[in-house]
Amino acid sequence: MPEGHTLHRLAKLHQRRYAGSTVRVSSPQGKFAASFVDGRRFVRAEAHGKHLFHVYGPDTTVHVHLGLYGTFAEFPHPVLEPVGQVRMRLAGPTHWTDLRGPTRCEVLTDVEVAALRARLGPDPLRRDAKPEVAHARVARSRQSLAVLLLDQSVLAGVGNVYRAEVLFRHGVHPLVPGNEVDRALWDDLWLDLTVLMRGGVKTGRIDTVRPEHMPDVTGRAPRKDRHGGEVYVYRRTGQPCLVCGTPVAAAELAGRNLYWCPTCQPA
DNA sequence: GATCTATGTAGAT
DNA sequence: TCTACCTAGATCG
Repeated sequence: MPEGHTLHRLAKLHQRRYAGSTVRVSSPQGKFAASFVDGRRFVRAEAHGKHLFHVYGPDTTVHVHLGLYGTFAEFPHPVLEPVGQVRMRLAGPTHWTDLRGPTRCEVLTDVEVAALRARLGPDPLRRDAKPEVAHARVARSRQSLAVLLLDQSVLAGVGNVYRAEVLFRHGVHPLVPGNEVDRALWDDLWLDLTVLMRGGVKTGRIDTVRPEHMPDVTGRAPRKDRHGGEVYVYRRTGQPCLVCGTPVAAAELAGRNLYWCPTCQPA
């Protein structure tokens, strides 16, 4: 479920729950070296793209990447017996949280954290992000914009849902080559991503449909997709476009599903 | 209950 | 380009 907004939302939550407190950290499953941080003071939590960092002190940062499956679940005290495979359990003064199924959960030194972050492009959800850095990469690439938007070294945090939706909202065909994307279009896409993703951090869902295009949801079951919100094209293959009625198209590109409206996003 | 699918990435080929 | 990772909700029967 995680695109960048999920990780920023988790970082805010963990900051509120655990920052400044001494925490108990364990790995009921045994696959994480929890003893490096157990009993230490949780200094702060932050996110960059889809990466989450729990900072405990110099050269002691827990790096988490959820991958496709990873999830955090949080509960108020009392702490219960672990059920199933729990990679990391973190318990603070009022709440505890279990991490399951992440791609990464590891303790890194400051040099390792810096190296990891050096591989990431600017993140629309971070104040320090410079969109022109991402545009410089895009503008000199012949790869499609669809591929570039998912490349975390170009920009960090966009996933398959935001990719499909931001291209739709700007009427851009997914296969436009990067070197045909001028600065004005890039800035429009970037600004829209900051708005959409900040909304995602607030609500925990991905909502991209403008009010005037919102379908009549009365009498209809709530969306079952895990992103939870209303979207224009993501996973709406064959359903009518909310703007023009054309069936939404889908194709596989570089191993990921791509969705677009052939009419609203002409080649 | 079994099967399918996925908002992701690294590493092998 | 392919596969492994290995969770959980939706869908099928």
